[in-house]
Amino acid sequence: MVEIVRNSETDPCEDLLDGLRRGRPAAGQDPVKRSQIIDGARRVFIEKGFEAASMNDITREAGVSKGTIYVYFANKEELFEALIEEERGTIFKNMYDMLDRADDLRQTLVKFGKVLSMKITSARVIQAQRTVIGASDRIPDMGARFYERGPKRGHDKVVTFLNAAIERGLLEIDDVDLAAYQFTELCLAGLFRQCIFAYRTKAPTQDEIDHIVRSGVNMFLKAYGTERLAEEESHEMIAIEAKS
Amino acid sequence: MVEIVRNSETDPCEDLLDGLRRGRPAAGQDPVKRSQIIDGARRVFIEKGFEAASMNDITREAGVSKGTIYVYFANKEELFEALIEEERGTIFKNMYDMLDRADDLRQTLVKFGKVLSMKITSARVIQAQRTVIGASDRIPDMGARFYERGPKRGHDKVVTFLNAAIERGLLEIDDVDLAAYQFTELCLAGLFRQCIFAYRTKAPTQDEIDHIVRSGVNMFLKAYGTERLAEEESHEMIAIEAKS
Amino acid sequence: MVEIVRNSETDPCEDLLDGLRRGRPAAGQDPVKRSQIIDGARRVFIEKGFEAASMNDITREAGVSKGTIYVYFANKEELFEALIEEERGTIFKNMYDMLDRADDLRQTLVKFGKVLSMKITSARVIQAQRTVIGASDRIPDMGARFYERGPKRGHDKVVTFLNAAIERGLLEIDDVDLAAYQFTELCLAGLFRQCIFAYRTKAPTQDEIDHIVRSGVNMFLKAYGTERLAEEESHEMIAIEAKS
Amino acid sequence: MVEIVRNSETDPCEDLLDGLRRGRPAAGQDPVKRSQIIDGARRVFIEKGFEAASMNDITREAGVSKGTIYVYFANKEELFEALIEEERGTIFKNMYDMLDRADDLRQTLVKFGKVLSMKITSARVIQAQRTVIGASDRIPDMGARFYERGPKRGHDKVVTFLNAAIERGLLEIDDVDLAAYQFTELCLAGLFRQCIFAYRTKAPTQDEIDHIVRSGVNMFLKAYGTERLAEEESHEMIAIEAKS
DNA sequence: TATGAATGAGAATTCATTCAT
DNA sequence: GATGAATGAATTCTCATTCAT
Repeated sequence: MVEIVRNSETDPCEDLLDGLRRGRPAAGQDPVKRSQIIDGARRVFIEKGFEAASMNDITREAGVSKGTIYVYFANKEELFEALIEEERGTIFKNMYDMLDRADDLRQTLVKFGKVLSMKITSARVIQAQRTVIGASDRIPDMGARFYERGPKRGHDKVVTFLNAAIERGLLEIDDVDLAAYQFTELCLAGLFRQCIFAYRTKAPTQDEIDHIVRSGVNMFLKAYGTERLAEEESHEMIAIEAKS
Repeated sequence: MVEIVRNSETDPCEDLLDGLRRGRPAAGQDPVKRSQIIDGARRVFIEKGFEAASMNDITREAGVSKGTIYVYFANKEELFEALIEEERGTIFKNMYDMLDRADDLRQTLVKFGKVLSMKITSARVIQAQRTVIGASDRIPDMGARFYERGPKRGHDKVVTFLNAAIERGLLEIDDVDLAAYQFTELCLAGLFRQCIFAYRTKAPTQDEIDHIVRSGVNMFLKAYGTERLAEEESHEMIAIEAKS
Repeated sequence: MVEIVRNSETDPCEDLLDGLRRGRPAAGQDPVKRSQIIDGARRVFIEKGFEAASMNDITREAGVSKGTIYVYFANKEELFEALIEEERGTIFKNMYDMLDRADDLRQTLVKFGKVLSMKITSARVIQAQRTVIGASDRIPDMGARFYERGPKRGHDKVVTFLNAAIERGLLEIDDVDLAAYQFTELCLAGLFRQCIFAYRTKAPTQDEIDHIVRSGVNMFLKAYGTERLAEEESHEMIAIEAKS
Repeated sequence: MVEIVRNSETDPCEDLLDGLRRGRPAAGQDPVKRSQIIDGARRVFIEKGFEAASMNDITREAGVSKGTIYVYFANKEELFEALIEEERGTIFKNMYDMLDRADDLRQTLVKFGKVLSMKITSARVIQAQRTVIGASDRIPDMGARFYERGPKRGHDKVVTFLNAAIERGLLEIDDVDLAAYQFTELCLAGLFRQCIFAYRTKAPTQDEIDHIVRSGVNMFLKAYGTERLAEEESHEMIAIEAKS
């Protein structure tokens, strides 16, 4: 609005103004500020849920002004969606790495099952899932998008993994897709619904998870394991025994 | 309280007394009106979730005045809780009847599994569960109460059923509690989370459920079934073949 | 609506109906019920003030139905006015009797002053006055009417009394009207405002009132008493001394 | 706090810094807006009383939005209390200044009595007192607080003043506290209750007050004045006569 | 005539969003 | 570009009054 022509050499305000101007990203483009907002939003949304979280709370928590938030996110819903997107990324990041190594089948399943079960039932992730579920009435497709890009992708990786094991002759599975679901469910047996309904107020212990996953993997392999698997496992047993 | 036996044909006081007795139900006591309110509330809460549902919406949907709602329910939360309580009753009513009949084990498991899976994943029940989960931030213990009086009780019945089968020598189970969870999860394999996150927008088909439950029961029996079970099943097979 | 033809000789409902019908006053005419309503209203209005008192409270307290109240009183305000009218009657009833007896002047003033002071500062009367004052924004003229028919009438009686004393040569007063006010104020010195603003939460004690009234009467007689009064008083002193 | 002396003619940073320094006052900190709200509130509360005044009315009258009011005052009660506090300050400000000058006693009492009587019975102050009294049912201690910080403090100043006069040998008073109340009441004789009950709809005239106060002071001095006072007053009379 | 369930306008308060600074 | 004070629509809940029974 006001065009100020100044001689930058002599202007005593130079430094100050420069600092403000230099390298300032375009509106809504500064990734640091964006993170700052999302971090504040996370704390508030996760604690209070979508509706009960107020933009003022987020403002305070994020340490930015309300106006700024509205530069980065069109409204509360968009902010929430962005947060969930990020959260999803964090949750499922690395969760399936284990499946890439072609290790001993049983052990891989157990290890992966534990990671999966622990992540999905961790306080933070449960809270996030609850918030997504609660908000999906308001923001249609939000839950679907979350599932598709999170659990669904994971599921696909499990399918791939199982197919590889089938290829190796270790498993014999009629409906691989279903088997993948079965495996996941067995690893979470009793836990997911208890956590999501807040019947359990604390995440399951390591021991609980160990017990559940081990039992689930047994069941799974009893159902789908081949002769070959049995042999391999006995070899390994021997190997392990030999080691000890 | 007072049982009055009257010959309604001849009693000229009939109308007067009748008026006093039947009359209008006491404030907040008319079950018809109560139902009317709850029905309206159900439609609104289920559609919008707890927070987004406004008492005005419910007023409109229920066709009663705002004041009347507040005669029947102290506030929005109590109305919601009453609705959820009712819903829970409806959902889990009769769901476990199948387990009371000591029928052929595999068939019972299959039948029960189908009912369970169908109920839990029906559009209405999923919506209700979503609403409960979403409201738990606001109304602590609401989710826990729902789980405890619903799924938890059902789980206990499954445990009892499995114990009976163990008694009969049909199953051999190390951790019955876990096994009960496993069974339930297998019947819902892949379905529950897909539904609750609205990834699936429609309830699974009968065929899908059949396939999943059958596969789950197979897995379960492969893991926990005894020799004796196998024998019994083959007898039954023969019986069934004889029939056809 | 329904015309019921009955043979009153043989009708077993006769007594019951008769009891209901016999001597029933016209709508809104039964003085007993009216009292019952006003009594309930008094308790509620005095305790909560005009606005905070709800018709439901009054209904409960009075033990009559809401409809009935509206038969006797057109609305909340009218009920309140009727109550105040009655209350006023009770408060000022007999308060000025003392002034009718032509007794010893000083003693009469002291006795009357005590009664006046005690009544006006009693918890109930203060509460009533507060309620009237608070409601006068809502109901114009209500306070004026209360004052006119209560304190004002009392004031007139004091004026009459003082005039009689002047006649008897006991007082010499320039402005009798003002003197009457002065007397009243002196008897309440410091009390009225303290009570009405709830700075004092309890009514003054008998001793306090004695002290204040005695001091006020002294002041009053020093200002307006004649030689003749002094003589009469000394006579009386002698009489009293003789008695003892 | 920090006094910055700058030559605004030449400083190119002027606009920027100015904007930062003056800027907009912090939320709920702008005294102008606060006054605006209180002024609107005063009009509404005084006219309608606490309960009958709606926040919407105040919003309209003050010309600010509802939200803004709630930034400055937590709720209706706090707004009302702030208003009363301010009003109290205004009312009693300077009222007792007269007592600080050690002037001729009778004249000082008359002058002070007039100011007191005029203030307390002015339309605005009566309205304020009525509002406080009416609200005390809702906000306990509000009336007490008003009395304590207003009339009570004034009373204390009168006591101090009387004690000084006693010291000077001009008055002889048994119970100074009571005497102070008596003096105040005499100055308001007949007025306060008439005004507070709205029996009088207009404030008393100057002449009325003159008459009442003069009479009251006479009475007071007849009761408590010493020989010495009489002498001084006659001296003064002479002085005054000499002047004329 | 008496009843009290039902009504619905209106209360206080909150909070996502805007826009002047 | 950033700020945060101001906005006012929308929320939950109350209660004087009505009117079918």
